Amino acid sequence: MSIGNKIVLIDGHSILTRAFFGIPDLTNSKGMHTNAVYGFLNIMFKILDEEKPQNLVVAFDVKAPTFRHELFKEYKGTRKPMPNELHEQVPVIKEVLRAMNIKVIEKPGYEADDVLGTLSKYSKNNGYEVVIVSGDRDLLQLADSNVLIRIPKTKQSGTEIENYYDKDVIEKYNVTPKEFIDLKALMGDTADNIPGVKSIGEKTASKLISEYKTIEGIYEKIDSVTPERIKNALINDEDNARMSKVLATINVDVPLDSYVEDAVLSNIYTDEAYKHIKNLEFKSMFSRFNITTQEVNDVNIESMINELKEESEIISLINALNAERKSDYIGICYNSFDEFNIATLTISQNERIYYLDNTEGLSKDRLIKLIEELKKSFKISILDLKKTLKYIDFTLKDNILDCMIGAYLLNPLKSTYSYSDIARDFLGMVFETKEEIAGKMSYLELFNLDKHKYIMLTSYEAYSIFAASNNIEKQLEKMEMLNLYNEIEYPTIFVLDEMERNGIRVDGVSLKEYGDNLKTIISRIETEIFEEIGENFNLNSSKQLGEILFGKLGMPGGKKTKTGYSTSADVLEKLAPEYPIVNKILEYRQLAKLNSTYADGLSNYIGYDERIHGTFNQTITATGRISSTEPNLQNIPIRMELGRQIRKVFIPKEDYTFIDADYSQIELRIMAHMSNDENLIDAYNSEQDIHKITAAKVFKTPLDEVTSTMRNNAKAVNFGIIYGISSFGLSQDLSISKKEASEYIKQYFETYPSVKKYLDDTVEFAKEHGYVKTMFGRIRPIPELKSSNFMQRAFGERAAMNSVIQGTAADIMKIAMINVYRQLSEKGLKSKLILQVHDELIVETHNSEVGIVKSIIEEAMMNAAKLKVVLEIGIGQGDNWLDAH
DNA sequence: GGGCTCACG
DNA sequence: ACGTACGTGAGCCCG
Repeated sequence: MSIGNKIVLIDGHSILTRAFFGIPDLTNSKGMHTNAVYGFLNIMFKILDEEKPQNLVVAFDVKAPTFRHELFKEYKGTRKPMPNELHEQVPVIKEVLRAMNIKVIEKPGYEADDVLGTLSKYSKNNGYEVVIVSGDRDLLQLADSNVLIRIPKTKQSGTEIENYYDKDVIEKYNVTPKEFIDLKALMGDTADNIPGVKSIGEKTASKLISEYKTIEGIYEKIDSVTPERIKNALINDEDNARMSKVLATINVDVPLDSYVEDAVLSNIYTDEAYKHIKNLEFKSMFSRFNITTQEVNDVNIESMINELKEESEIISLINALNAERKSDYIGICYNSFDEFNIATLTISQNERIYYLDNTEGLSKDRLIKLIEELKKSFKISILDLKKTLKYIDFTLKDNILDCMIGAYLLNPLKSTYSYSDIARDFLGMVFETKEEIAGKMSYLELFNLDKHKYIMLTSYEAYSIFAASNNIEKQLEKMEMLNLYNEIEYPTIFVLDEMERNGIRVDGVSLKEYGDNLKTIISRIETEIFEEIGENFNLNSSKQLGEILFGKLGMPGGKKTKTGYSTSADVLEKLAPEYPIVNKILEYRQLAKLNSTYADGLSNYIGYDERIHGTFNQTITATGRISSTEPNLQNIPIRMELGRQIRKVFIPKEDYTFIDADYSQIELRIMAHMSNDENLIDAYNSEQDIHKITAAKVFKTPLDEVTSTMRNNAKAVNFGIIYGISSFGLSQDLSISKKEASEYIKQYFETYPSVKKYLDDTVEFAKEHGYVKTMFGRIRPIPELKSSNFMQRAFGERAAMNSVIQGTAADIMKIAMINVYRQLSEKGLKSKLILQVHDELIVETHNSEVGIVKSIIEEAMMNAAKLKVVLEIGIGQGDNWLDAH
């Protein structure tokens, strides 16, 4: 290869650091932080694409004293300590660069700047065009007509690069690149530990340099400097100014072992580099390596697909599957588009994929019958069983592996569990995602528009779950979660499916009346507010409201959020005594919320059967709780009187009634059990009112002398303990000082010493293992505990304490639900579970079954777990949700 | 689409 | 010194 005439010089640490802070945290499936490496490579690729250089060097700083330390004892160096998440990425990028055969230079005794400066000078003198890439403006002193300085700015929207030849430096800073050194030396730079001259900023420095050109020039004519103040500042700090100039000057005469001739760029897209990129999971970079999906994965999905169209082919299919079987599992992807009566079935087993649909002679029934037959010989693996249950009646006995749920149990922190996630995390394979194949199209739209792509899509899914099943099962076993899967999560799928099918009846007429009433009051309050303020604005805009309250009306309460003033309820409540108008605003807020989210919001979901069929999600929360969407039926108002009236529109169908049961303080009881704290256990076994008895013990007061304030404080501490106690949090909640809050906590722990030990042990376990575990073996990883950021770590500790308790409560509720569901169906009752709200269950109960259903619920909930304290429940009956609760 | 606010356990 | 209670979802505003 002939040596060309352009060299790119990259400031390694500077670009890596820029990338790290510019890109949100990113980890691959092995938990490696990868954002800095990702950003670095993206910037490098972009520069290489644009510049097409023949030579490339990346220079890194070395962790050793430099000549600057030798010159000045007080010099501390320029490198700030790195966060761990960044530090661990430094060797990774170096390894990737090595694999790309890119020249990396680290010169002890010098900073990367000096290496770049030296190479720049050498290359320029030998007729090369030079491009320097850095996040650091110090490098601008190297700019020249043949030396371009490029400063990338990493933003979420993409990378923008500022470009500077010498003329651009002059244009922007009014100084030449050489003078830029003197400018900086005068201004100083705390980040680089360059002292500069006190009380001289950018403006003054710039003026001085344009007049005197250099620092030496200034001191030669120091008597002519005006005003007096600046002159004195310069005289006072002369030593600092001169030292700063030396420190700020990049050394362009570093003795190097290799120069531009050793930095010739060959093919950087090597096999070895590709392995790193694959391991780092930088999918968007794969195409640079000219690698197709099948080469990535060593499997060719397309060649594995067989399309079957005839009944006779199905019979030989079953024989073939049985003859060829290698795994107990068979992966199934079934889709149905009811309104068009289309059904498709994709099966994967033993590196083969079979696609069938009902457009050419095979009926829908035939496809389902085929699945029935497969069930006899194989363990079925499905991605999202609850979705499939809408079309196929699998039962609890079928013992299906739902890969989505399995993957969730193994890491509940992921946001999605699609086939491409499963393939990546359990097979190390990278498949195109559904979004990449279909964009925003639905399955049906893709089926109609591009059937080949549709078949590929379902094939990826069927293959991924088939191939991953053994690994998922193995990992569940290793983490001791097979039992959790089989006894809790798998049955829960069926319970949630049934709750979704059942839905809950809503009185649409009453809901509309409720909403109309709200709208009348809302517009009245709105008018009153505008009249009082004397101006119309959008009350729903917190920005506009903040400007009115804190700007126009001059209320105290400075900036609190990133975007401006905080106008949240707790801020407004503090202003209410002095400014009555905020009470109206608070009332407006409350009513507007009720109207938009509940009155209008819910009515959009009422179906032709007068019922709302929401979705219950099993793979969303970090702790194992269920979540509820479209609509969220788990946050229907109850705390405020007006809001709770909404519950009256949730009604049972004809001849039915609601039975509603909820656990009493289940989380605190779980903590009593798990901590094995004698005092707390005794408290629960001897006294109904746990907050009162806690108050008596904590405040050392006889039980009958406990005031309501004392009880409230004790209650807040009890809650705080569950949330992972912190004195700040408690002080906020109770509006007391942090010191007082600490005192309460101290007293609490003296009262219940084993609770303290238990919480400490939980955090210790979490730090050691990286996760916490519930009573039933559910895990929650807590990566924040390893963070270099104090806040993050503190959060991790609170999350550790809370997750065990919240997660165990979730486990117990799931067990109770499963038992209620089983009993109702085994006894052939008409009554059905329709709702779960974390510690509350609602059964729409036939009027003839009230007695039996009550006893089923009580039995199931109270005996869901055997604890050292009683699992108490409250149970009610009524003809709407409000009355039943 | 992110930020703010607020509804629930 | 850092700047918070734990876990969720939805509607609205604004760039």
